[in-house]
Amino acid sequence: MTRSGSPKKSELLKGTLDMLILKTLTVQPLHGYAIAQQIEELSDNVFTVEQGSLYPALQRLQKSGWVTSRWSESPTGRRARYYTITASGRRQLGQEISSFDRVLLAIHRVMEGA
Amino acid sequence: MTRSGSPKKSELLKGTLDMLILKTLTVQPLHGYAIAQQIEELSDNVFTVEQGSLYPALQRLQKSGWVTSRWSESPTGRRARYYTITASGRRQLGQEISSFDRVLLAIHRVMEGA
DNA sequence: CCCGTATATGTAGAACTCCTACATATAATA
DNA sequence: TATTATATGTAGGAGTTCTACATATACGGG
Repeated sequence: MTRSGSPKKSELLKGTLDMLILKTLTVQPLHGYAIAQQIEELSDNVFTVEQGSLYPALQRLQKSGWVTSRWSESPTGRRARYYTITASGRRQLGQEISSFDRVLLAIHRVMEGA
Repeated sequence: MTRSGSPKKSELLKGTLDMLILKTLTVQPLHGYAIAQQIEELSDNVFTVEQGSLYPALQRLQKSGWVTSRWSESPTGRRARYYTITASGRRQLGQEISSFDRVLLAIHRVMEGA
């Protein structure tokens, strides 16, 4: 995850990071660093999830009760905080997806001059 | 455009307002109030373009050289500032659309777990 | 063995966009 | 006459993201 010299990636669409994190956690519990990797890889490296965005986001999600966390050990043997999505988090994810789709459709209509 | 009593509309996707305004202006020059109406109507009232978002955005766009403005008279006979998109603004719009599409595709890939 | 890179978490502060709320003014309508 | 719609604008706060920094360990190459 060294930043230096890597080509400039596009910014996250503001407001979508929480949705991407929650979605990533629906598959399995993951620690923060792995979540970031997942999102970067799945997005084909369009996104970079910066630490300064990631950890505050995870704190936000936990504070809202959408994820829980526990210290554990990563596959590489280092300490890592694993996050698990809650039932409430899954509901929230569903709502965020609906809202996102709705907004996307609206943007599309404006952009098509429909 | 009275806010009181109207049903809650969803927020704009942060960062997309400039694109929507520029797109609206590709058809014809419009004054701010009309731009807001256009976006609201075209979006099927999904969006509300607040004055506190609209006018700073227009100032931003003008400062960047993507629109120009002149005082004129609206169809209702009131003074209004008409905005015209510039060649530079059209190029910017093209770039914003490309970037938006790229980000959207990336989000889609993450959400599909592709 | 040492050094750089990857792994891993976190904070501080600035930038940016958006929202709420306010202020002002005129034309049209009830 | 009073309210609503039209029309522009500012001030201040909220929220998310980014840059930059701080810390620490594991691993691989030289």
